[in-house]
Amino acid sequence: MGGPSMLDHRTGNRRAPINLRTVIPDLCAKCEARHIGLCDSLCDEDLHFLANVGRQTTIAKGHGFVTEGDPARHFFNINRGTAKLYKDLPDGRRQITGFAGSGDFIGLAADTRYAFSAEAIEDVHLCRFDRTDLRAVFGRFPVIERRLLDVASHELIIAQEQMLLLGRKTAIERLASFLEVWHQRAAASPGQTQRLTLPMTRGDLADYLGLTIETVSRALSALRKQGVIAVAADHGVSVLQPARLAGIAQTVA
Amino acid sequence: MGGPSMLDHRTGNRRAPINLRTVIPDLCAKCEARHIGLCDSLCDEDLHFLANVGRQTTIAKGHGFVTEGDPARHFFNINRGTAKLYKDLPDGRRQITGFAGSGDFIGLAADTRYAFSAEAIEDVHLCRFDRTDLRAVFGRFPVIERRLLDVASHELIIAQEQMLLLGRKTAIERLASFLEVWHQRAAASPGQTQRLTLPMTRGDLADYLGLTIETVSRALSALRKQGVIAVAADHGVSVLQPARLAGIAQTVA
DNA sequence: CGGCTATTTGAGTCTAGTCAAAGCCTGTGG
DNA sequence: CCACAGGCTTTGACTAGACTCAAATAGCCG
Repeated sequence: MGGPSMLDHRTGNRRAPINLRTVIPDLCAKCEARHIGLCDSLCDEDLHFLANVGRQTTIAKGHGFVTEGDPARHFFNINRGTAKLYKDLPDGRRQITGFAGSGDFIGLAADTRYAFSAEAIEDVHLCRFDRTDLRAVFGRFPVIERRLLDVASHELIIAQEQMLLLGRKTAIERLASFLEVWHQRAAASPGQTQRLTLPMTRGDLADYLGLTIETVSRALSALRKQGVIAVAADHGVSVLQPARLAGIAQTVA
Repeated sequence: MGGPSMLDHRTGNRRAPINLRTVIPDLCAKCEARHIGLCDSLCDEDLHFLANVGRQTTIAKGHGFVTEGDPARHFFNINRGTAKLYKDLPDGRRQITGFAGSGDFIGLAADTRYAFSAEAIEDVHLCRFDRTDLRAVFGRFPVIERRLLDVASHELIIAQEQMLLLGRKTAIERLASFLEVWHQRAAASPGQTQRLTLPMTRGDLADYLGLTIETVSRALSALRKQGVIAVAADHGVSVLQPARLAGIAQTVA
């Protein structure tokens, strides 16, 4: 409280230019998500401008930060932690449309209002961007718009794969498909070889796969009894037979 | 046949510059899709350049024009007719991810290879664009890229709505949801008030809604017996009670 | 009219859902 | 350190909604 103030003494403006060029870019340069997701497509110079319109925030586990139907004012870029994106029916049925983790961009599925809700399932660190501001940045940095189009295209591919899963796969095929994707994602990142940490509950998994908690549990047990996976006490899952998992998942490509 | 030739007499080249500026823009200007979809975002001047990279084609009913897994070389813009977009499992199960009609843009759900297949369910007139060429156009006409991002965003919203349908709705809710969307789309376009023409078969409908042909037929009969819709001999469907249809569909917004 | 396909309807089966209970893990407080 | 409360997960028994198999019906095109 007694330390150096970030307020500009002359104007009293918390967002004076001097801060933009020194403090904020440094925040971005040292950000844990500097080289993943949206920011990876920018050079350090361009990052200044993105920082200008973004603001780092933390969302505690269990707290929502987007509500379906609300005016869509922001985009979000996750730096750390995991969030679930979902849609609800009036009677309480829920469909989780995706899980967003480090580097993922959130908010494209919106017109004037959000088409989905979002809630942190772990503590989440994210950057919040004003939609209007970000659109204004497009003109100056078309690379960002290009990147968003790529992100949207990729999300469309994922969404169509999920439609195939929800419309045509059996319970065990759905779970195997999910584990395979999660397994590949983990394999891409450095660290442990094949032990997966699933941050979501069985209930989240059920809402994602279009099943009930009980069916998810039974499918997990079935895969375990077949020796395809091992389930630890802390919910960690190890893939013992990736090839068989892929076979059960009915993966095409 | 005896009229003025489109060939340039001096060069014999069918694609001489003189033709680009006169004949092709005329094709576009008179196109049935001039004021819908992608082309609506362009002024007549800009249309010249789009025409330069596009090529009109006709796909006969029942013929495929995109195959999942093939190298993604083109985008498509439908001028007339309807196509189904789908993904298949090795054992023949199929999920239709969407129906594309006049003005709809196809091809965003692709990285280096198409993530879906497409087949005409009516005779389809479309414009085919080379992906590389179109990307080159972005630099010159950012409005096109902006438009594509909007299209992608809208498709994401639709896709998430479809996930909710496939994962959490009952058979009759799925059919009612489909009819409601189709009804609203028809209401937006001029012409008959509430009589819907469904160009797809019951099989296509089943593959779109994640059901079987029999279940789709039974759900239609149920809605008919409740007096919500009327089904004509030629597959035409009239919505008699839109409010009840929406209620059954569990529409949120 | 006759063959073909698409659709509707019926009867029985099965996968996943519902309801219920037991087990397990975590965190808290004595 | 242990007991207990609470939530999450697993497992079991039964039900229900959608699927499968089968047959009848209705359009459609030559």
